[in-house]
Amino acid sequence: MTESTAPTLPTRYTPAEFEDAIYARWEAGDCFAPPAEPGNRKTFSIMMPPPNVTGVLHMGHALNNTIQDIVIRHRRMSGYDALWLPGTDHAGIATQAVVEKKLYQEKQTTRKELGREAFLKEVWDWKEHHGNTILGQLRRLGASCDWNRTKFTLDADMSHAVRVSFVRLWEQGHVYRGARIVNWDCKLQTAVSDDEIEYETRKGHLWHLRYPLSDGSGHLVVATTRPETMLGDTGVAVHPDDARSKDWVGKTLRLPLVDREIPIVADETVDASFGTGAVKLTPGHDPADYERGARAGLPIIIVLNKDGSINENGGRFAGMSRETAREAIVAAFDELGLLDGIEDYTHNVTISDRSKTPIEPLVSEQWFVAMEELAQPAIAAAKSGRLKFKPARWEKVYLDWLENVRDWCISRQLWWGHRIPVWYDEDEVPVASVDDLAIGSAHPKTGKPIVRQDDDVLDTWASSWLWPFATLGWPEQTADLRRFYPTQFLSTARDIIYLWVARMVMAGYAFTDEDGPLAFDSEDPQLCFSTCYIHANVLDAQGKRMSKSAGNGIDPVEMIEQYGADAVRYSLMILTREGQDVKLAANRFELGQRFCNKIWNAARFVLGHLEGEMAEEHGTAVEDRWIRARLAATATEVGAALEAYDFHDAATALYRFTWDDFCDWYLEAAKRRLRAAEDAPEDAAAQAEAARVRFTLGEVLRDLLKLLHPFTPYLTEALWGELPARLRGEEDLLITAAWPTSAGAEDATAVREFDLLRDVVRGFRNVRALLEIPAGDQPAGQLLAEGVEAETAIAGNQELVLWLARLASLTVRSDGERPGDSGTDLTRAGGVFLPFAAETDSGKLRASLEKKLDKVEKGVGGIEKKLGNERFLQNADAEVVASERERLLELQREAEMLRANLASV
RNA sequence: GGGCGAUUAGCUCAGUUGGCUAGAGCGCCUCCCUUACAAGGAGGAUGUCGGGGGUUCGAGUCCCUCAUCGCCCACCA
Repeated sequence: MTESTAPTLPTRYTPAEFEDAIYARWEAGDCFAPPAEPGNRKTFSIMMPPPNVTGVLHMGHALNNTIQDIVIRHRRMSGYDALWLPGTDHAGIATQAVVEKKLYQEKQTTRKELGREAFLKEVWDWKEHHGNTILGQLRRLGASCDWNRTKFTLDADMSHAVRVSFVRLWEQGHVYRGARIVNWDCKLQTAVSDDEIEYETRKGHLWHLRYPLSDGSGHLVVATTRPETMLGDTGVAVHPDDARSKDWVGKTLRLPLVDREIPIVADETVDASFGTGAVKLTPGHDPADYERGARAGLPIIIVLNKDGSINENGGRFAGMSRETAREAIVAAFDELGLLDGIEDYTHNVTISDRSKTPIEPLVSEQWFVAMEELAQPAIAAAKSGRLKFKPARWEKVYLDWLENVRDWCISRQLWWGHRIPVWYDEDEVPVASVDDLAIGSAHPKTGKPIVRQDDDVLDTWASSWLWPFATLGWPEQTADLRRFYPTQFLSTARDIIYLWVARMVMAGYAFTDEDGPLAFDSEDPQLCFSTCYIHANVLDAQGKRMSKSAGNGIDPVEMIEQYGADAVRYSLMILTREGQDVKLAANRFELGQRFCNKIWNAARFVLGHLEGEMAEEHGTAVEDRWIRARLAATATEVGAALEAYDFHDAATALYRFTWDDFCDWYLEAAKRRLRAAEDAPEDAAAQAEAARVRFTLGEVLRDLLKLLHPFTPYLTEALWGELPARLRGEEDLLITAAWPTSAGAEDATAVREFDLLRDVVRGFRNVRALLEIPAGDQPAGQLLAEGVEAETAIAGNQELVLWLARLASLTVRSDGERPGDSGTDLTRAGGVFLPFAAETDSGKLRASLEKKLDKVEKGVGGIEKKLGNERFLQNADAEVVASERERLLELQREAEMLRANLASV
């Protein structure tokens, strides 16, 4: 029989040729869904963090979804009813902005011109046509989520859940409406929450303004970075301990330009050493002043319109933009001689996350959720260990936010989103309702006719926080909810720990942990998810965040096209260790590509040999026993790492086994007996041995494909399809095959023995390279074996060592005689020798030996010093001392041998 | 102002509870297109583990401190 490889497989790993077809097979086989009928099996569920419906896949998504896919594939193979539920988020502001922009560009119209209903139709239209780009991209990545259960946060059932949750909070008194100072986005013309703003350090000015005392006895100077807000000033504050406060507090000032009488008050929060020590108070437009004004009982005057321009309270400045007004007001103060000075000042400007324009704090009527009480169970969940973070340090971040949580402004002045389920009667008395209240119907409490529904919509996160259970049918008591909730694993980005993670846990306890229709096991009060995995940030090669505007992003889809989805997935996993940020350049995916190619070709080799006769028993040679032991150890290691969510460790173990053990040593070793059988077709013993080798090759490959599958699903599934049916058994598709259980294959003896052989082979290769023995030459190698184990190991496997070292002959001796005129190296099994040829230059060999000797002597010195130290002998563990003594003897022996070797070269 | 992370080979990173001569991939040097794979094989070189101090018989690992880089929170007008 001639060697041949499976004819269908190309020499190179060419993912584009099979990935789409493999994915289609999985979908056709309905492989992603858990069994329809719940059995007795354990469940494992993951809710995919829903990407924005406007989103396109970026590296963060690729990383996060690879993680989830690996976990779910591993659990699916391990016998769980595994559910990974996908979906998208309606992303109120982002989506509305996209469509508004499009409307303006294509039809030169605005949402206001269209009206609410027509505009929403446009958004839904856009969503249907462009909204699911990212889900398609996740398929390319290989995501094995249950697409039949795909959810959208504005689906009818999700909307119902949102209403029920709102009404419940309303009834419990956790939701309230009130005039509070909020972060106002003048561009988008909506309030945004504290978690949707950021600060940007900008160079600006600190203007010093003089406010004359009403009694004409002079003036007081205040400093401000926003002079235009003076139009809304209703007081000035100084610190009560400030020496000047005695003279000032109680007096009034004449506010210039608007000619208003405002009091001077004392407030503890004023920093007497900053600026002039006096701070103007604008309770309508500054969060700190809002608090101070409330303490002093000052009125609130709002001077800005929703678009940021000055309103009618601004007198002659009314109608100006905030920028224009600022200049005009400074000029006016200057004209009046009331401008005390201008200094350059670098300060933080509050910016809206969404529009990237400066936030104007302003007082307005909004809906809020009172958070403190709701936060308590979420705090307890983490503190009690029911909710674990990985890496654990993120728990602190989570707790810090919850323990200092502020009320959540949940109303948004948008149209795209869940409209607030509150109706008003003619006296503006509100009522929340799960079902629509018809205009004209009676208000349930007052009996007066309902006149309108609240115009605002809810913050997007007010639907996202229900995600783990609303996606399963909550508030209905569905079979899915009972079966798959709470979930086990959540993987997400660190920047939404507050926005999303903490709120989900709060919602979990607020809505699903009660004496409702759901019967939870009281001994298992863990809700939402038991592990929150915070994945790494993917940075560019310079360590900067990837961003659209900077143009430094790497497109995962392009990478998938170039390197293959498996290569992208595997690279991401081995590159990131436990949430440690990763600096990524496109060529880093070569690592995964090489690995995939290696798997591909190793499989081609094995498959090519499986065509011969296969025994039903394993080979019994040391390498057969060794590789099976290594496979068992690897399976254990990979399984444990995956259960601990240590993806990098699992990927590394797979790399080591696949490349170093299986390819570099086992396959090379196996060739010896396969070739022997080819060379002697009539030799029954050789044929039988080859048949056993094939069996081992096949079984090891089969299990290796299983272990690799979560990481490189396409490639392994494609190769699985090439395996002979007898190896696959009933398992037609790898995705639903059983995770290998390889207990019992451990074999410490084989591992020890093969390690000795491997060391001897390396010794020969080393000497050979140092002596620069030409490739064709096959000198007679000799080994001076040391120790019984080495002698038997080598004696029984001379042929194998020869094969691997590509030598002509090898003799094992133990009589202590050194062969003369030989190049030598020291191995753990003893000394290896290769005879000098006539023109041998032993210079390199000598240098190498000297270096080794130097290193060993250093080691000897170190240990001698240690063992000479009485305190070491007293304090160190007996085991450590014993092993040091052993080590010393070993090193001394090595040194001796090396010296002898040196003397003879 | 508070918190967190990072600093180990030329580059990117591992290094579990303190304990063999600190590892990997890429790059580099030598040899090899050996019939699975040149996206490969064999061999090799490369480290004052950011600085300083401390604890310890013993520190890359624990403590203190400093430096540099990055992130998060708070936000004084």
